[in-house]
Amino acid sequence: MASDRKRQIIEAAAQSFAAFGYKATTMEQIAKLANVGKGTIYTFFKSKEELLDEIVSGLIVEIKAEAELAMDPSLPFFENVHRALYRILEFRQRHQLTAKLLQEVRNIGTAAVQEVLAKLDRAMVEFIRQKIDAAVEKGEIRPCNSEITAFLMLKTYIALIVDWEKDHEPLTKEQIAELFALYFLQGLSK
Amino acid sequence: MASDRKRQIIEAAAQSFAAFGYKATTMEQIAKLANVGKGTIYTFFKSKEELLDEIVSGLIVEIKAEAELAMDPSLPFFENVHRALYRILEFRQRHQLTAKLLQEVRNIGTAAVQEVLAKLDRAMVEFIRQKIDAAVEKGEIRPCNSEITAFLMLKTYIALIVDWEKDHEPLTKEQIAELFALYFLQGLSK
DNA sequence: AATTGACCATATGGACAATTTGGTCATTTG
DNA sequence: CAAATGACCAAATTGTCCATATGGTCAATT
Repeated sequence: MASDRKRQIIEAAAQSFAAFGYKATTMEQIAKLANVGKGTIYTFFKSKEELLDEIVSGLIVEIKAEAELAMDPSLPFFENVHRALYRILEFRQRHQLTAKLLQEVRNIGTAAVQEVLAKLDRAMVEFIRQKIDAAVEKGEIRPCNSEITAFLMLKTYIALIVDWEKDHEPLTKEQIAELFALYFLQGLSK
Repeated sequence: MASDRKRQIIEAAAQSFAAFGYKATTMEQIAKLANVGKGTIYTFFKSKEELLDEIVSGLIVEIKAEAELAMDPSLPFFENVHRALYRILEFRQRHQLTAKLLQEVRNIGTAAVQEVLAKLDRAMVEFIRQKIDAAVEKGEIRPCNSEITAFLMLKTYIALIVDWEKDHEPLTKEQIAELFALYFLQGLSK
């Protein structure tokens, strides 16, 4: 089946990207791992970049699903956004593929990887933005520029989880939730 | 006079670092520009790194002074912090030396420059932290972890001024002040 | 005592060859 | 005949010298 071969290729590529990074993975490696000829890859993907892009698109869906799962409709908006953001950042750092891609950008700054991670971040901002819009609609929070707010929320979580650890002891999940509430909640809630 | 020679060297080095970057500047260049022998530099500075470090230390003093100047004791705390942070970020981006060093870190990631810019950021956080502590003392704002708060404020300004422009139209100074007030002020004020 | 530039070990960069790699396509295969 | 393939190619990357440049030292000089 054709779509089965495509899945094999995506699986093999994702596995190799996660283990060796994007640049260090060759199309021949992927072909071998997927048990297909190298040419076959190019019947499904225009280029190596497009293959990476499709993998990351799948990752975005996966992360959104994880974030959605972390939320609970019966809880207040801010608790849910906290859970979603924390889960997203957790995924970003712990998942082999994203962790490797982040490392690759830091260490060698591969352009294609930079692009794809920027896309991932934009998707996360958009995800949060929709939650904010819904909450505004429901009157749970004060109206605001939802895109800037979502953008700042993600930046804040990256700062608290990734950047803060460079010079200090890591903050616990609870501390982060408190800080998030202190700044954003009390700044937004009616 | 000895301190005069030292000043000459610092001046020459700062000028050359700003024009060509840290890595692309040679000690011989600096010596020529300062009208001293290369050996003389090493009677004042242990190494090229230490020379850079001392220049940046001076820069920190200069930026703090600028930030202080931007503030006005008769204005409310948050307006002053906004002015200080905005001025700091403005300096960081417009001043030749800092701009060149930031570019160098982005493009080639020179380790010594990375260190020195991290030190600059830490100094700015510390500067803001003291302002926050003073405001807490005076009862102008609610007590909080001043270091984390200062850290997040700086990160927020960098996000709004530097990162936001990568994908969007720049925000005006007034818009940034409003956003800052929306999140931080209303989250902190009694 | 302060200053200096010749000097040294090492790092850097350029030139060139060898190898690797992303991508193509004529051929094969089921 | 449509899908799959791997030999093949141009371009990029890597490896290897070697010449040069550079950070730092120190004996000679001022």
